[in-house]
Amino acid sequence: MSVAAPESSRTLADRVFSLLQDDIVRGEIPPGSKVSETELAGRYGVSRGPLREAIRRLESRKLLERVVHVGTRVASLSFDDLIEIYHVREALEGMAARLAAEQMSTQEVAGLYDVLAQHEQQQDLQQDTAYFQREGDLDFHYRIIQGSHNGTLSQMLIGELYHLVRMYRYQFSSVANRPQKALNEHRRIVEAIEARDGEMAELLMRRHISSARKNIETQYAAHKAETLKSDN
Amino acid sequence: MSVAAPESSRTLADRVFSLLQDDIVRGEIPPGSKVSETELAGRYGVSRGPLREAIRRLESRKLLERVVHVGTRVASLSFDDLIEIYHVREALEGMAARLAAEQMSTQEVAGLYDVLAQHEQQQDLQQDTAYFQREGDLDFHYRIIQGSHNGTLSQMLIGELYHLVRMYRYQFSSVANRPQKALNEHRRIVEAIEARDGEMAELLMRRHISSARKNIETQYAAHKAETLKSDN
DNA sequence: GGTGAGACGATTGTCAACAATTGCCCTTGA
DNA sequence: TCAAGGGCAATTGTTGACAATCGTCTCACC
Repeated sequence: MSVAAPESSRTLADRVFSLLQDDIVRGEIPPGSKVSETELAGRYGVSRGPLREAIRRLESRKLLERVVHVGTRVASLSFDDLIEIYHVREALEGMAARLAAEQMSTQEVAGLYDVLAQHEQQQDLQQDTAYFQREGDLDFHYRIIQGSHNGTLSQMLIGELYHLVRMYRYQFSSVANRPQKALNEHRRIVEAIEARDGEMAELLMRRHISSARKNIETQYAAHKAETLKSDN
Repeated sequence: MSVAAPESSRTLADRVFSLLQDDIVRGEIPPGSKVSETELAGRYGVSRGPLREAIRRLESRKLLERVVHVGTRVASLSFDDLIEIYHVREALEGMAARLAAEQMSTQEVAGLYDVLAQHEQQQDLQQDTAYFQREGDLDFHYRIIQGSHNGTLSQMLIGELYHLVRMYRYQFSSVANRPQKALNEHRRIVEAIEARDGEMAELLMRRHISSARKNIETQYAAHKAETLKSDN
């Protein structure tokens, strides 16, 4: 899924930006924890200059929160934040699915079917379920977004929201407990796109993301109840 | 519309960020022009450190484009870019209007009517039409977006897209040539919000933005035809 | 014993010098 | 005359040192 640029032809600040973003998203640096510029500079073997530039960029991606003269800390997504993000995704990815149905090339549609086939195999094999389901799901959405051929839309979803979603997934190590259902929904979305039925694709995509959101809400409610019980 | 933080309690890089963003949006620094770090540093009276941080942040807002070891230049919005943005706005602000109808407080709705009244007066007086219509229109949309009470949504629209829209408006000095129609559309949107009719508010907002987009497309086509004629 | 003021340490913000890469211009050769 | 190659200037990338601000700890005073 990652389309990494050649390691050499980038600047130090760019590389630190990628590394740091990855460490944050993967929970290597825990959410809410304070990060010291000097410490990070040492960690990545650069001086504070490039590191600060990386921080500023991650700050505008909402992965870091900064307080002047106090310090920077890793963003800690609240449950409400995540629900907000899913609502926005519903609107934006619904639009993306509609555009994809109208704009995708035949090759791109074929690519969607390839992804689908891959996921079906994994489903059968049941191996590394958690990880591949997570990244595989993102890959599916990623392709449809790209298929919208709307750069602004792609930028917002892929460049901004997805890192936050991935971070949350690692943070709560939330395994999608409805893989078979999700796969079926994916299949129907692809069929609508292939039929060039934009309205249907949008509707199905909105429902798909809405279901995912409700699943999270249910899991959260259950988790919260569990925590309360063990506290008493 | 701007909610400026106190000038003192911010860092140099923050101030340069605001100043530079304003200069870019207002066309003070022409789109497409190359900007030199040294020159800008002199212009704002800071060293290159804070300036570079400001540049990185404006870069992730798509207001600046950077090529490694070559330089940074002001983003130059193409017509297609703008249309893309309007399509995204249609989806996002439609959602914002729906949420606003569901979530806005009575005071906030009253505030909307105040804005409406102001615009009606300006309409009568016909003074400073161009400027106030531009910023006034943004103010109207701004309030509805805030009324959605969805921070992620507000961030995307106000924090990112609106600067690009404003930049385009200055760049093409495009005066909305349908002020009376737009005002009527605004009024009906507010009425739907007051009636707590989310679906209607979303529909009207989508139409409103869609109309604005079509207006731009028409203007552009006319302008293009004119240019072609004078070229021959 | 508790509260407030002041000093200390640590961290961030800023700066100016140094290194590296790019694009341009001039020279050289066919 | 034109094209190719190398050197030079200008600009960006990087670094380490210096300045400013904040939080905390301690000590004195109530």
